[in-house]
Amino acid sequence: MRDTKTTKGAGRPRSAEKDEAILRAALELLAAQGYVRMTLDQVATAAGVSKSTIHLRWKTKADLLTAALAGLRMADAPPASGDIRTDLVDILRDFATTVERVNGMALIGTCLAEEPHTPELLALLRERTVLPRRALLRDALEQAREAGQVRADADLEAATSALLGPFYADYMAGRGGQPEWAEQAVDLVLAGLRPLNA
Amino acid sequence: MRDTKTTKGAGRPRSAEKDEAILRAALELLAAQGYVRMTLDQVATAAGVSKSTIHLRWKTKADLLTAALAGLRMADAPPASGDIRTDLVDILRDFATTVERVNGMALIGTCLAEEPHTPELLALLRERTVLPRRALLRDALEQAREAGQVRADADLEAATSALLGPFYADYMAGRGGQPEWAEQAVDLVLAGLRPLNA
Amino acid sequence: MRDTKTTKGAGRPRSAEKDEAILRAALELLAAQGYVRMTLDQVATAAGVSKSTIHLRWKTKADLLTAALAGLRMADAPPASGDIRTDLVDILRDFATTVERVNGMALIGTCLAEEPHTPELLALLRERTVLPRRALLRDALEQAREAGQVRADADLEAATSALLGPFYADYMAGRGGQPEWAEQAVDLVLAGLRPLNA
Amino acid sequence: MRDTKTTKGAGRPRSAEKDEAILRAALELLAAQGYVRMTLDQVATAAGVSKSTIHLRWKTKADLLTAALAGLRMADAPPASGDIRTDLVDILRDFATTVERVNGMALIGTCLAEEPHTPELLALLRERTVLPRRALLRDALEQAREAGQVRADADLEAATSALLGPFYADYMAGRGGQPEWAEQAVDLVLAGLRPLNA
DNA sequence: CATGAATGAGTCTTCATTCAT
DNA sequence: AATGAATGAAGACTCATTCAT
Repeated sequence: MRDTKTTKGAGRPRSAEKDEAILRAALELLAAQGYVRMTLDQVATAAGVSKSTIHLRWKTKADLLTAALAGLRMADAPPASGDIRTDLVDILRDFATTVERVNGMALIGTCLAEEPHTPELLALLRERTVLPRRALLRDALEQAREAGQVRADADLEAATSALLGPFYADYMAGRGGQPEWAEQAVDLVLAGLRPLNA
Repeated sequence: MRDTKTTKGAGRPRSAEKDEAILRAALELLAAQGYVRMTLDQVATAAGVSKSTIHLRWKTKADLLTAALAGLRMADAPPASGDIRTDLVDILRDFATTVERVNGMALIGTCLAEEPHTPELLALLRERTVLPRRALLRDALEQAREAGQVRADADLEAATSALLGPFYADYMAGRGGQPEWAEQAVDLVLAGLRPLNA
Repeated sequence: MRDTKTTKGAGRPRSAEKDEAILRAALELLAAQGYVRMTLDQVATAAGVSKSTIHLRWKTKADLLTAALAGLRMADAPPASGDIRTDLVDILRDFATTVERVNGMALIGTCLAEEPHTPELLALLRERTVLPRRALLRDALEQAREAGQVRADADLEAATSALLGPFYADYMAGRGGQPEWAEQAVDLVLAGLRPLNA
Repeated sequence: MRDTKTTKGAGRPRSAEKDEAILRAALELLAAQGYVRMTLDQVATAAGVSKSTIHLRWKTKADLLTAALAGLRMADAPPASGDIRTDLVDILRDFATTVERVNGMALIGTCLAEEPHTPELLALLRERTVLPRRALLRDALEQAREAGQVRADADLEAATSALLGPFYADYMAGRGGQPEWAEQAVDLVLAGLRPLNA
C-alpha cells in the first residue's frame, strides 16, 4: 500500500513527477521482465530516482507493483457508432491494440504466474482492465438484445467470453495478430445468438 | 538441451529414475513457483537428488526447464463418440481438467511471462500441449464440416480459437470453473457456423 | 558536541522541551538497543520530532549520544546516617537500584562495546556516573578511616572497587539481584580493612 | 546452530581449516567491532573464504556468532602451588591476562549490550568463560576453608564475586591494569573471611 | 526553526554454477 | 555417476545524512 501521509503539508512536498515516473517504469519493467526478474535498481534507473526514493513511497517491491497495477487504466472512450457489430469490433480492436502496446500478454502472464504467490496482482489486473472492458462489451450486447439482434435468453457473460476468448486462444496458438480476428469473433457470436425467428 | 554423452557407455550409467524424478519435480515446481522463483535446490530436494546431479544432466536452469516442458504430453485419449457436439465438449472438458490438474494457468503464465526472456518455453508449451489439442478440435470440426453440420467456407482455425477461448477469457475474468462453459462454447460455435440452408 | 549557534538569538528560538525529549529518548533507546541498532528514526518518533530536528541540534549520531550520556546525572542525595556501615550499604543499594531502573547493564555494555570505536561514550559514562558514585564511597571510607574503623594505610580506591565489584561480578555470573550483596560486600571490606589492634 | 550433516561422508568434505578460521575471525571481529558493526564481509575476508561459505555452515549472522562464542574455551590449566593465596592470585592474574589478550571487555560489553536482543550471547559467555573461572576460584576457596584459613560459614559464591569484582570495577573506573589488583583482592577477601579465632 | 523528501553507502542473504572427493 | 563444498554475482531493504520547502 502507498503510505498515506496524515500530517499537514509541512516540509518539502513529495514530487508528483517522481511518483508517476516510478509507477510507469515499474509497469513497463513488470511487463518486460516479470515480477521476480524486475529489480528495484532497474526501476530506479529507468525512473531517474534513487532506490530509497522508491522505498520511501512503497515499503516493499510487492507494494510498488501492486500500486503500479492499480494505476492501470483502460484508456477507453466508449464507442459511439450506432451499429452493434461496429461497436463490438471497435471494442475488441482497441483491446488488442492496448494489449500489444503495453506488452500485455507478458504482463498477464506475470500476474498468472504470480497468482500462487501474490494473488493481488491478478486481482488488480482483473479489476482495472479485464472487468471494465467486459462491461463495455456487455453493455453493447445488452443494447443488441434490446434491439432484437440477440436472443432474449442469451447468457451475456458467456457471450463476452466468447468475444474476448479468441484473442487469448490465438496468442497461445502462436497465431496472434490475425487482422480479422475481431470481425470473426463478433460475427460468430452474433450469428450464434441470433433470435430464432430472425 | 540435454547434454549428449560423447563417451560410450563406460562407467556407471545414468539413472533413468532420477532423470524422470527431476523432470517431474521441475515441472511441478515450475507451475507452482514460476521460472525465477523456482530454485534448483527445491528441484533437487523434491527429486531426492543433489543439485550437481541436475547439472550433470542439464547445463543450465533454462535447459532443465526446457526439457521438463518438452516432456509434457497431452494425455489425450481421442474421443470415441460419433456425435460431433459430444466429441467437442469432451475435448474441451478434458482440456479444462488437465489444466486444473497441473496448475496449468500458472504454468501458462510463466511461459507468457518468460517469453521476452526465454521464448523457448512458450514455444514448447505450444508445440506439446496447445497445438495437439487444437488438432483434435480441428479434426472434429472437419468431420462436422464433411457431415454438413458446419459451413463449407468456415475458418476452422478461428473456430478452434472460439472453442478454446472462453476458457481463457473466463479465467481472466475470475469466472473460471463454470460447469457449462464447454457446452456453451460448443453450442455457440455450432450455431454460428451452421450452414445457411440447414 | 552540541552545535554552537553563531548567529545571535534571531528567529524562533530552539525549543528546550524538544531538546530534552530528544535526549531522554536517545538515552532510553541507547540502553534498550545499543549504539548501532538504535536508529535516529526511533529517537525522532519517540521524542515526537522529525529526524531533521535532531540533526539541527547535533551533527551526527555520535554527537547526539555523547550529549545524551553527558546529560546523565547521578540522582544521589548523599546519605545522612552517622553509621559507616549503613552509609556504605545505602550507597551501594542506590547504585544497584539506579542501574536496574535505567537498564544500566545494557548501557554499560554498549559503552564498553563501543570503546574501540567511540571511546567518548565510556569516558562520559565514567565521568558522569561511575566516578561520582565512587567519590561518595571514598568519602564514606575516609570518614571510617578517620574514625579508626579502617586501617590508616588502606588503599581506599581498591576498597571502593571491592565494594562495587561484586555487583558486576554477580551480574556476569547470572546471579545479579541477590538481596544481600551490598551488606556482604560492605561487611567483607570492613572486616578485611579493620585495624589490627581493633 | 551449526548445520549437522546426517548423511554419510559422500562428496567433498567440509574444510576444518575454514571452520576454524571463520570462527576465529568472527570472535576477533566481534570483540573489535561489536555485534552489529561486525559484517560478514569482514569475517569472510579475514578468514579467507567467501561469504557464501559462511552461510553454508551457519544460516544467519546470529548463528555464526553464537557458534563463535560457544567455541570459547578458558585455556586454564588449574594452578598447582600448595599455597592458597598464590593459587588465587594466579587464577585472577590469568583471568586478567586472558581478558586483555582477547579484548575481553569489549566482548563482554557486546554481550551485555546485546542481551535485550540476543540473550544467547551473554548466556554462552557465562557458561563458557565466567562460570568455569568461578569454579576454579571456588575450589580454591573450599580448600582454604578445609584448611581452616576461611570461616566455615563463609558464602563462597559471594567471596568469588569479591575476588573477581574489583577487576570489573577498576575497568569501569578507568583504573584497569593496576599491577597489584589481584593481590589486593585476595588479601582483602582472605582477611575478611579469616576465622575469628585465628 | 521545523519538516519531510531524497539519497548513497552498506548489509544480510539467496542462488546458479563450478570444484573436489 | 553422484555428492557436497565453495563461490561470485546480485537484490531487497536500512539508515545516517543532506536538500528543498
